[in-house]
Amino acid sequence: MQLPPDTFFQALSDTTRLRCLLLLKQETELCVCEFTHALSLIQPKVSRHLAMLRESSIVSDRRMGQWIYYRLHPDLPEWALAVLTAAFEGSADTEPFITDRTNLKTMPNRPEDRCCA
Amino acid sequence: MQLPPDTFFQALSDTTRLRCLLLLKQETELCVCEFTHALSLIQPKVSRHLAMLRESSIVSDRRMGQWIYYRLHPDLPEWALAVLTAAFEGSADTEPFITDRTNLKTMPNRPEDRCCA
DNA sequence: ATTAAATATACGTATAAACGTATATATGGT
DNA sequence: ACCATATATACGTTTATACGTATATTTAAT
Repeated sequence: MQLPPDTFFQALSDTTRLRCLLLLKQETELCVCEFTHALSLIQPKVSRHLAMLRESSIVSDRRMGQWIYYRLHPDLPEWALAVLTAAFEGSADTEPFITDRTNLKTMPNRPEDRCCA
Repeated sequence: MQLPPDTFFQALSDTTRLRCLLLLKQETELCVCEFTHALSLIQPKVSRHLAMLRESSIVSDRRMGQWIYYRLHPDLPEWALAVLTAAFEGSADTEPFITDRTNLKTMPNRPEDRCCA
């Protein structure tokens, strides 16, 4: 995959998108309602940011029934993954990232929990 | 140093700033006229972008006579350096970064060449 | 067929970035 | 004191981002 560096960094420059990507770094796959709950943001906001990440091929999506699951794009270049790893190191133990992960862990009725994988 | 991740990524999201930072990754210290020459951009544009990097403590500057030298901020956190390393890997062999380095190498009358270190 | 849930998009607006040109400031040399 | 060079900043304008609210689309259940 060819991913222009400044496109990638532009994507990471927004807090909402960065929070989504760092969650994906841990969770491999999440649906919109999980992001919405974890970040405590309204759905259209999350959806729009995920759409931007999708349009620049930073994430991929797949439909599973009514849910649409996002994950880091499988063809993401090595250097981009390295950037995410570094970003994770630099922010995992600060807010709002700590709370995001807590919110996700304690989310009731997560879709994976009630349907097949 | 405390550097908010999205501040840092916002800085990298502009091509001009990314080009400057990747040059600094190799050259340790450069003055404005060297950036201007390497990137083939007008001086106020380069100067403004360097000012932004300075204001977010991503670079530090020092005056040496009429020249002002910029370098990566000495207190830049590990994770930020790791991001720059990854960015370098992802783009060093693509344009405009190749040409930037060539331009710098072939620049006539580089300040370091004609004054003391 | 209707309804509800999950998600996406459209629209208008507000805010922020980036730009070129012009000008100010600082240093060094004459 | 004056001029040239290097750099920084100000100003007005254009363009891009991000936002909330409202609405459309898709799927699943009854």
